[in-house]
Amino acid sequence: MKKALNSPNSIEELMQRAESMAGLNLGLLANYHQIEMPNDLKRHKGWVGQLIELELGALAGSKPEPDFVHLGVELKTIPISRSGKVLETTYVSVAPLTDIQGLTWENSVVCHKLQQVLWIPVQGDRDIPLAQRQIGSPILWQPSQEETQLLKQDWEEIMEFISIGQVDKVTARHGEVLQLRPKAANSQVLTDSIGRNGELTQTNPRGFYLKTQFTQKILSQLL
DNA sequence: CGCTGATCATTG
DNA sequence: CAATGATCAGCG
Repeated sequence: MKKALNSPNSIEELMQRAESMAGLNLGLLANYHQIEMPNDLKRHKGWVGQLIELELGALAGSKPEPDFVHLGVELKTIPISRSGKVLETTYVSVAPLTDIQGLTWENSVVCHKLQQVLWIPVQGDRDIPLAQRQIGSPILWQPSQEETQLLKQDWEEIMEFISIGQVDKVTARHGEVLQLRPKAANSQVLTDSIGRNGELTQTNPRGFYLKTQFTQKILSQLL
């Protein structure tokens, strides 16, 4: 699955496409794009996101940059329960574990990716068959000053640990709105990191995630 | 392997 | 029953 339609040329066009998806279910969309639909997401965790990308014309790629570079918009599908609760944390980006001297919040990938996010809520209750899960109304979000401050604070605190070789001391409990968690095929995967004495060592790759309560507030405020 | 898209599944 | 740590698939 990839090969996007033509990419939208403006935020207005992007939003128009996103709004026209609201109310549709995943079965219809998959059928329209002639995409095979798995029975569940156990072995297809990114399937919903990929389908939405296809529909909206996001440029599929594994680059650390926004989905719609030309528009400065990052696309995120977010699983929501029947009662409107956010069901999962939101992955933002991989955390840099080496060569981070001089790296500031303003220059970070996290900051850049979160400048403008298009949230697409999708029903995520596991008892709803994938085909019947409905897509919700899109929400275009830009962090407020307060939100930015919270994110920056967490990011700086976490990055401080990483820079002094204490990444292994950081758990998902650190941070109010942004957390650091493993991000790899499995816990055996290793990547370079800074050691206790500044030397190069190896550790399981980590990623930055938005905590559910933070995302919940974003969606609630604007719904 | 690193990064994208994320959700799973066990634990507290 | 929410949250943490672990995991799955595809691509360059």
